[in-house]
Formats: sequence, structure tokens, C-alpha cells
Amino acid sequence: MSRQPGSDRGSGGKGGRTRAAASEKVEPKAGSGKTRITVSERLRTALRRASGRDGRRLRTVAREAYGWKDLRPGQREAMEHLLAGRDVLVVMPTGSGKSAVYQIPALLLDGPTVVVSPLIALQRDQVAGLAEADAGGAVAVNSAQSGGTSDASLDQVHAGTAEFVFLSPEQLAKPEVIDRLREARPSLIAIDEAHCVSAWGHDFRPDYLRLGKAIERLGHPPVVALTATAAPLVRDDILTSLGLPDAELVVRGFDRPNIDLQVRRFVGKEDKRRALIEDAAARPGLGLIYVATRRSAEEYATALREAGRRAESYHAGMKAADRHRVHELFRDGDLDVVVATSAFGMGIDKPDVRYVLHADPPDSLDSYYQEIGRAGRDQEPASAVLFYRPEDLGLRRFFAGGRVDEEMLVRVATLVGEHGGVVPARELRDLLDVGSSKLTGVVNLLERTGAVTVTERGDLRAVEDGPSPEDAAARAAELDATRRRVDESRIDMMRAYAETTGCRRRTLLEYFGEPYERACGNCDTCRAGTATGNIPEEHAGETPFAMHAKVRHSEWGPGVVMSREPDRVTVLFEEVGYKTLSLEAVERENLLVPVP
DNA sequence: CGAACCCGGAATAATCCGGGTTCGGTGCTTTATT
Repeated sequence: MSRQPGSDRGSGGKGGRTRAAASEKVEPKAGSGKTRITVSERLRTALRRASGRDGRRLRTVAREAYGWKDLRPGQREAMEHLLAGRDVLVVMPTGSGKSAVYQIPALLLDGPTVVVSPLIALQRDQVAGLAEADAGGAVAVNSAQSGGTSDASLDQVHAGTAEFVFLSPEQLAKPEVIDRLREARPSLIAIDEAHCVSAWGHDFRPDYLRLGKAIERLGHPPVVALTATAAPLVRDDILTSLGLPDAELVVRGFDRPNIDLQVRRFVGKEDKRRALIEDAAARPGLGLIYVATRRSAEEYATALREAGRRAESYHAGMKAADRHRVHELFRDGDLDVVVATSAFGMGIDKPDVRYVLHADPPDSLDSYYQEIGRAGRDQEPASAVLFYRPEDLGLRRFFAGGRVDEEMLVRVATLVGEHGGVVPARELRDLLDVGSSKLTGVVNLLERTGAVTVTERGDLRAVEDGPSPEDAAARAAELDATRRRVDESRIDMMRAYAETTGCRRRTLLEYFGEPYERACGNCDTCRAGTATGNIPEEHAGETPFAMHAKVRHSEWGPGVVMSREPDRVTVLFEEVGYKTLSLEAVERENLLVPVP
């Protein structure tokens, strides 16, 4: 226990070493020139020679600074947008070099790069990774290091001796951090794991929804949002929330043809449990098992150990030291299987995971694809099997059903309204006895109703001529209800995947907006012969709605066609999320009207 | 929403059933004690 990191010392120490290494490498060379970025003279010379075309400059940095031989089409396209001053949303699988998309332009743009990253552990890995490159140094600002260390990090950014600064969205909620970063004139902002904006922002980590404001306050240099998995709904959510309506979209390599898809359906809970253990115990190679609760993570891990496998559980309730140990065992290949909740995965890029089993369905196909996408990164055959009982979606419905505290909405709106002036957030927290995360969530909603604004210092003010506290609270509750309906419809899509007799890969890819009107041949329904896939040629002309056509429903309002089958269409509606409609009913009742 | 747990009563000696209650995921932060 004496070695228990007290994550303070562990990370502080590591951060210190990293920075020392970076400046040792860089400073002697940087002394001779006036260039802000403290990369080596060698790289600068190479860049002078490559001046002119962006493509050459990008390749030069890739080679000289990071040792990457060439750029992939999606990477290069995204980088060129950034150099041209555009914002970009990049959706590319992990392992395809997403980080390069900001790391390379960072060295070509004159000013530091702000990287928003959700986990401190991730920030640590990223800083360490960059310390080995000729990339101008990287630092982090977070609560795992002392205040002094974070100050020193910001000093380095300001002095131009660190090109990259990694921080959490919570850090960017602090006015003093924003002020110091703004003085350093950042030339690029990268939002890593950008799906967190959409997945966590609404309740869990509401500071994610305030990143748009932070971007503006940092002068809105080019912004790149990066994620491995995001359906069109999530992409819109990210861009709206970050305030990047005109961002370029770069989507690459969604299909993972080497992952075999399968769903095994069960009635009894115990049957499912036995089948999963038997299946996992017999599989060769490294695997992951995703479960819904901490408790079942431990139970499955115990059962698998009894079955002779090297199994460990992983969830957020474990001590930091134990979590760390499991990560290391996994990384070093000293395990057969990790049984985990959704806590395990971000930042994992192990190429030889052979299978991902799900003992319970996740809350959406976004999460499901993210999780099974950790299999077969090496392009060798891998399996994704969902062990499914419809009842298991109940827990997801419970989580999705969580409501905002309506009483708190009214109280905050009333207090701010009555005050008249600026109300310090701190005072409000003490007065109402709520945590900052809950208050931020409530404020985010009230802000959208136009009742309150948040000042640059993070304090609150009532909007003149804004709605009354009661109206604002009612409107906020409505916004929250819309979000809930959409979340529930995403669970419906998870169920549709589990229960379809059509091609599973087609279901997945079309959910992500990639038309795939055929059968893949590498999933259980294709093998069973139930997945005919295509709309038969002779009927193709009769299908009234084109893929991605805009439509309007008499009751549900506007939407986009996401998937077509001979007898039904799935539409993504702005207000109610995903709905699957039978074509027969659509025609009979004239439910959907094309929108020009 | 569904599973697990707990309790009381019924039926009979160690279980079994029904009803009520509780619990369930993801991480940043910050501050007071060892």
C-alpha cells in the first residue's frame, strides 16, 4: 500500500521526467533560431527545403519528426483542411493514425496545440509518446499533478518550449487556464475521443458541452475533433455542441471485414451465463468480455479462472493500482481474457485481440461498434459475439431514463433571476448544496432555453427579457425529454441489430450512414441464409425513398432515411431518434413525405 | 427495467413462495487527513 501511487506522486514524477527529456533534447538546438516551435534544426532545415506544397511539408514532418513513412488518404485530406484554416471532424478507426492528423499540422502552424483528452491516463500516454518524437515537447495540465507542475506546464506553453498541451474539458472550464492558454495564442485545437462530447456531456461530464465556449475564447483556431466511432446523429451532436457548423467531415474505413459477427439468443439467464463461459474458455488467443455491471465482471472473471483461463476483471470500482496492473498484464500478453464494464477500452490499441464477447448489450450500436472494434486490429480473423436476452436491455433503459432534476432547474432559474446581477457559481453551489457537475448540467440546459448566460468567469447571469423561471424549467425539461427519447431509440437500434434476420454487418454499417445494400457473408445470419440483403433488382425502382433522403413524418417531424429493406425503412428523426416503419403502413397512411 | 436480496409466513424440519425494497455505468475535481 505504501507504493499506492497516490496518483499525485506517480504522475507528477512521470510528467516531470517527460518534460525534462523533451527540453534536454530540444533546447540546445532551439537556442540558435527564433522559431517558436522548439523542434530540431534538422527538421527545420528539411522543412525549408519542402516549402511550397502542403503535401510535401506534411510528408516531411511525418518522416522527420515522427518517423512515419507515408500518409493515408484520410489523414492527408484532414491535415490539408486544417492547414487551410478549416475545422474538421475525423471519424477513423483506432490504429489508423488519427493522432497524426493533429500532430503533423501542429508543427507547421505557428503556435501551440491544445489537445482535449478525456482521461488522465490517456494524457499521460500521449505526452510520453510525443516526448520520443522531434515534435517540440508536450505537457499536461490536470489534477493528478501538483498545482505547481500544472503552472510550469502552462509556462512552457506560453514560452513556446512545449508545442502540445493536453487537458481535460474540466480544466478548460477554469477561467485562469483559458486566460493563460489564450495568451499563448494556440494555432490548433484537437478534441480527442470526441464521441465523449455526445456520450458524456449531457449528464456525466457536462463540461464537455462547454467546449464550444472554450474554443471561442481561445480565438477559434482550426479545430479537429477525432473519434473512431460516430453515427450521423452523434456527428451532428458533436459539431453542434462544439460550435463547428461548417466543419469538413472526413470518414474512413468503417467496415472491419475481418470481424465475424454473431448473436446468440437466450431465454434463461443461467443458460446464457453457462454458454458464455463455455465459449470463452474454449477460445484460443486474447479476448475481451463486456458486461453491464461491476459485479458480473467479477463473477465471470472468477468463473473463467476456475475454467483454467488467465482472466481478470476490470471496472471503475477497482483500486487504481489494480486497474493499472490489469492494463499491464493485458498489454504484455500475460492474460487470456479481461472481463470489463465499459470502463475498459479507451486508448487500447492491442492488435491481437481475437474476440470480443458481450454478456450484455451496450446502450447503442455506437458503443457496440466501439467495443468490438478492439478486436482484430491486426487484420487477422476475429469474432464479435453478442450473448443476447431482450430483458438485458432493461438496465440500459433504466440508465437512459435518468431525468434532470426539475426542482433544481426551477430553483437555479429563480435564484439567478431574482438576483439581477452576476451570481458566482461557487455561491450557488454552496447555497443549493449541489456538486459542480450537477450544477453545470442544469446550467447547460437553462442556457439553451435562453434564461441564463454564463460569463467568462464561469458565473451566471439572468438574460434580460428571457423566459420566466417556470417557463425556462419547463422548456429545459422538454429538451431533456427529447434527449431521452433519442437515447431510447438508440437502444431500440441495438435491439434491432440483435434481433434482425438480415445481414448484421449491413445493419451496423447502415446505422453509421454507409449504404451497404448486400449481404456480407461473414456473419451468422448470412451463414444461416436468412440475410438476403439486397432489395431485389426488380423492386429497386419501387422503393419510394432513397438512401439518406430527407423526409417528414406527420407526427415525428423531419428525418433522414438510414436504411431500406424490401418491406420497411428506418428513419433518423431529429426529435424522436430512430424509427423503423413498415412500407405498407407508410403507403397506406401516407406517413412520410419527401422533403425537397 | 429487471435482478438480487431480505423478510415473514406457510408448511413441516430445511425449503419455498410472495411481496417489498434496493441497486445498477462511465471520470474529472478538490480538499482534508495520514
